[in-house]
Amino acid sequence: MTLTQLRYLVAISDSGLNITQAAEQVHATQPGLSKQLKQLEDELGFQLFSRKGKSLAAITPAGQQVIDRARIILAEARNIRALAANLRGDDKGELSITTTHTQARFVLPSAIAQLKQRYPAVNVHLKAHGDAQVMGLFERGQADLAIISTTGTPPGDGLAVPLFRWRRAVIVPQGHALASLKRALKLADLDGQPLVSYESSLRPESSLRRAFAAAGVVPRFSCTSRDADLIKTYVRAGLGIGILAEMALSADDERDLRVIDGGVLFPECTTWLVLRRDRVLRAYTATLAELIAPQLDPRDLQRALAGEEPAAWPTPPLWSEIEKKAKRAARAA
Amino acid sequence: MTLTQLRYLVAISDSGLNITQAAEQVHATQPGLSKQLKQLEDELGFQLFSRKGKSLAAITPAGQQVIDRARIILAEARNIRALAANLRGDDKGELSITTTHTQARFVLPSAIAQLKQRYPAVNVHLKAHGDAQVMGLFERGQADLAIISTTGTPPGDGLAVPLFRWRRAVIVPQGHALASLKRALKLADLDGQPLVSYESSLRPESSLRRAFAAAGVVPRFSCTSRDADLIKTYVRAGLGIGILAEMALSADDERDLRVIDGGVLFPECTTWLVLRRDRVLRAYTATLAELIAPQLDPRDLQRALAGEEPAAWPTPPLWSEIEKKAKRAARAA
DNA sequence: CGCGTTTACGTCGTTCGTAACGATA
DNA sequence: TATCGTTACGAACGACGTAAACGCG
Repeated sequence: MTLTQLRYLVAISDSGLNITQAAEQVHATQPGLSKQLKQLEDELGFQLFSRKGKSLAAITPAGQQVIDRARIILAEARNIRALAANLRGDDKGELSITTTHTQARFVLPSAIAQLKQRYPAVNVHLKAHGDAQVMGLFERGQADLAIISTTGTPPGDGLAVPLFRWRRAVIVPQGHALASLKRALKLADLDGQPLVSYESSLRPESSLRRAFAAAGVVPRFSCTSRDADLIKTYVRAGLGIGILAEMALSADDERDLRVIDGGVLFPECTTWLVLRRDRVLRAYTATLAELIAPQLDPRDLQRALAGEEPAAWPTPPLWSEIEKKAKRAARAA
Repeated sequence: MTLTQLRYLVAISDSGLNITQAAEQVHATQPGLSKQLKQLEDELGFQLFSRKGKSLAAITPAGQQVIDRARIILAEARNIRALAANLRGDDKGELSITTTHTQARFVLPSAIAQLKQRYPAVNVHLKAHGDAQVMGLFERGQADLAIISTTGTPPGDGLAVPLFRWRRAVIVPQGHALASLKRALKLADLDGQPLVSYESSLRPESSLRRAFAAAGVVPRFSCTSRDADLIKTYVRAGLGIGILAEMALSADDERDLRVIDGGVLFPECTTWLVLRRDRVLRAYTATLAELIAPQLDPRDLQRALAGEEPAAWPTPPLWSEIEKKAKRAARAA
């Protein structure tokens, strides 16, 4: 058994049992993988894959067990290399982030821009998905970090660091009836109205739906999207009343949209940075965390990764505060 | 980075930084290890060990991190091999058990004898230690399983399976004043008396001490040992009143010792079989568990190892019940 | 001078890629 | 016939052991 054999093995598994394709992934030749797989099976004394003729048909149950453990081994080998790269002050590497569209579009750009300035040789891979899929991807190990929002407890079993708190905003076109409302908006005002919001709002356990349910209001979603820009577009087109994250709104939007603070209508959300506990952080990953959440003490992050997670993280600032500071800083420069 | 390099690395670490000694452990030559270590350090780009002249002086902090991860890798590689050996129906292997003297001397012999009959090629390594050290050894990965008793919750963070419940016995020589006591023994009767018991009873958090404290009795331990045979010997020699596990007593002992059931005086104990969650069990290890605890459903054990631990294990039988059954079986044969 | 490590060197085994072959749909 | 896997072969590399040199207490 060698690390190479295990690497080939999971590559084959990840390529849907296509050895030729797996060979390209690992930058080797197909006969090479074929032979190594055979050797591994010979050494272990059983079939990792069931064959149909010469082709691989399926992963055997025992094979799956081996693959699972091989993944752990390869992950730790990567960890060792990451450790070494950090120590060496190596500035190049990859960073894959899985997050929602709103974060990717409105929160991350400035942080990633700063990161790229400091680490030009780092390639950042952004994977924007729906709320529901983000943690799935993350937990399957396909991303180094996840950035995701919840209303209450941190998500999953990774190391979750609170970045900032934010509120929802209700948006209507300037001519809309609600735009000229003199009193404070109530949930009842939205009863029966066509709403435009995130796809995740359709799930019954979403905090939006629960807020409506608590108020006895039945929401009618006329249009949903994972993309905040689309939500704004459809609101502009008069398809309904938009409900989205405050981060998605800029001063520009206020020219033709009426923005109503939803902080009293809907529960406050917290955005979390989630790290895998079993993965060594490259130096630039820690830097990114600090860029997104300047209030974090870098030492707290280090300690948390070493297993000494604080009983309670400091309450993160509101997004509006962060934005204000950023604007002041921009003006000063 | 190769598995061999990592194996050599931890061997060097485990041999107290003596490469020559490590080479013997891994059945290789010293220059071989030296060279592989050098190559690994070259590849990673930093020193795993600090040197003093040519000798290795200490593990660097980064080196320690690498070694820790290397251990995980090697453990998973062993797991894969164990998986294969099970599937292959391989009957040879090693099984190291860490436990206390009482278990090793009075509980395990028959189970291990049966195991050796079924698996003659398995080498069992028993490591009998004090209560306090058993879990330490186990958690450092120096044993496949631990067998240990507690009064309440299962120990450590391994997979703890309850084997049986047992009571303490109070023993005195036949001529002793307590031997002819007509009424039930009370804790107060032991006040000020010289006691002979387990070393672990000296610790303030021991269940024995807590039972005494709850009754307002101050125990006086005239003699302690980890060895139940020694406790009996010293009781016979008149050094005091013995308090030990019922498993340690046989019919023979009742010839010259008066045995008083301590079940009402002291809380009931549970003996646990503790398995490492991160280690694949060889088939014979599961067999041993079944031999010690016949009430266990083998499928429950399998499921628990697969991560589906039952919310509550069945209440294990009393040791006295197990012993009765064993005697009946012996008579039948 | 013994102990332990490193360096040097020759041998052997292994891996890898190219090329040809075989099976399957 | 196109696709995918296996077998065959030769070249290159790497690992390992022996032997000798070096440093240190």
